[in-house]
Parts: sequence; structure tokens; C-alpha cells
Amino acid sequence: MEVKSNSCIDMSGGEEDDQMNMIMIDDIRRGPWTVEEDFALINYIAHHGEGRWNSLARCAGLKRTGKSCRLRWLNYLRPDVRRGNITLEEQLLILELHSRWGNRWSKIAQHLPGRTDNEIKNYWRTRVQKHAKQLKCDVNSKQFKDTMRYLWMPRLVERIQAASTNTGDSSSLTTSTTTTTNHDDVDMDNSGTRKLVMPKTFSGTYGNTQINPPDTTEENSRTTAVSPVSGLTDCYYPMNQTQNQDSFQNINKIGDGFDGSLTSPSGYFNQTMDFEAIVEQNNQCSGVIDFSDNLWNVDDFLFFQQHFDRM
DNA sequence: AATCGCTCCAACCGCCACCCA
DNA sequence: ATGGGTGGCGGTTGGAGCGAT
Repeated sequence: MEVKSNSCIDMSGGEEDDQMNMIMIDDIRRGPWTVEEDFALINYIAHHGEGRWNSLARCAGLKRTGKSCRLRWLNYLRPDVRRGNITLEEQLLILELHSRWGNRWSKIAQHLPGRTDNEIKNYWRTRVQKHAKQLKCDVNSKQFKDTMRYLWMPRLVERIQAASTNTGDSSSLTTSTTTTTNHDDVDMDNSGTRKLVMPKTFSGTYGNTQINPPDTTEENSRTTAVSPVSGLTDCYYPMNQTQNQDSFQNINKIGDGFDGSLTSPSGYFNQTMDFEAIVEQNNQCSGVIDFSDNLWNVDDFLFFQQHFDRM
């Protein structure tokens, strides 16, 4: 339905609105959104729905492009946007889906309820690519992809399983930097970054790992970190309950290969691990892994250490 | 206290596909 | 067939926040 300019609802009040519409023509606002702008956008969409973003921007009295309004709504103001830390399940899902689809952020986001493509893209760039950089690998290199497949993803599965078994509480699965005591094989670089020096050889198996879906109650799923601006939506809209569908349940909906037991289509979790090959690959990279966030932490090191000891 | 460097993420940009007159 | 408008997507950037020096 075309929204004609003369059918605009006056959101800001008479003459002021006319003035604003005139200014808008050649005075497009950019940069961070104000609370007032957020409120105007939310209010307008609440009454008229979304779509036709250019005319929506005009009619809502916003000095923004339609694109900007659309982005602000979809990535931030939408009531079912789920903010806060990326959970372990979500990390696993992102790694898995990215291995299948590459940088298809929007497609990946469809399988993470409440998460936006922008958020996933940012996660990938800030966390995953950081690790590739630390390994001195190209993020698209076989070495790095195999490291993800054979080390990170199985480890994530383990941690999900452990947390689920121990507590049955998915809130324990949200990202956090594990800090424990130092270890002989954990180096600190000049900047104090905790690092794992990869062993010379390593072999072991990673069998069929069964995962129990964690508790999906809203209390456990909401991981806080709502910005002051987006908090506006909380008081304006009731929170959408569907935002708390668990990512795990979605794994089963993705299609070919997912059978509900978290056996990935690419078979990551069923393969016998050729860790020697991995180590070789890591040697081709730097052989040093950063512990500074939750893809690698001291728990991971201890996990690998257990396997080393068995050799 | 000031400065610097780094991380993270909200927002922008450019391109492309689709729709419709 | 075509050209303008629009929406969607992926890549990139600017700046706030924060810790280190």
C-alpha cells in the first residue's frame, strides 16, 4: 500500500512537522540515533506497520533515509531482537552454518532467532577472524577451517554438553572469559594475552556426542546487555516470547543432515580426529593460540592437555 | 590525569535484484 | 523493454568504551 505524503500521521505536531519535512529534503541526518528518533520510528511502525521505508521515514517525521530507518528497526528496535552475549550453542551454530554457506549472514541469521545478520557478521569479524589473525592464517584457508572443524567445534559441543549436564541451565552457556590459574604451557605474551602453545603431536577420537537441549526459559535465555536506547522498546512493546526459541531446536530445522543429535551435515562431530594433521596445520600457522576469549580459554587447554597425557 | 591503542558494534555505503508503471 | 523506486545483502567504517602505559 502506497503511503501518500498527505496521509502521513502527524507524530510531532502540526507546523513543526511541516518544517521538518521541508528540512528533510536536503538535510538527511546520519550517525547515532537519538531516543526521540527511536520513539518516533517505533511509534509510527506500531500504528502503521513496517515497509515502504522511504515514505515511512518521511511520514514519521524522521530526517533519515528509508534505509537507515529499516536498518535501525531490524537491527535494534524490533521487539524480538535478542541482545546480549552469543551463547555457546549460537557460536556452534554460527560456525557450522558459516562452514556451509560462507558469508551468507542473512541466511545464517534466519536460524538464530532474534539475532541479526549484522550481529552475526560482527561476531564473526571480531571473534573468529581475530583467531585466524592470531594463527597467522587466512580465515578462508583450509588450515583455519580445519582448526574450526576439528578443534573449536567439538570443544564447543563438549562445553555445551558439560554445562547442560551439570546445571541444565543455558544461562551458564553464555560467553564469558574463563580465568583460572596459569599453567606451564600457557604463555603470556608481552601484552599479557594468554596463549596456548600447541603440542608437537596429538591424536584422539571424538565420538558421537549427544547434546541435551538446555533450558530454554526466558529467564535463562535473556542475557541482558540492553543498551540505554534500545531499552525504549522494552517499555513500549511487550517482549516477544518467540525470541527465546533455542538455537538448538533450530539446528533440526535447517535441513539436510541434521537429525537432532547435533551430528553436523559435514560430520564434524563424528569424525575420527586427525590431530597430527591439525597440529601440522597449526605449525604452518603460528602454533600459538590466544586464550583471550571464549573460543579458546584455559578450560580448552586443560581439555587438550588431558588428551595429550593419554598419548 | 593524560594519552594511546585496541575492541566491539551501530551505522553507513555500494551493489544488486526485484517490482511496477 | 525500460527506467525509477525500493528492499536486501555483504563489506566497511567511525567512534564509544575501556584497559594499559
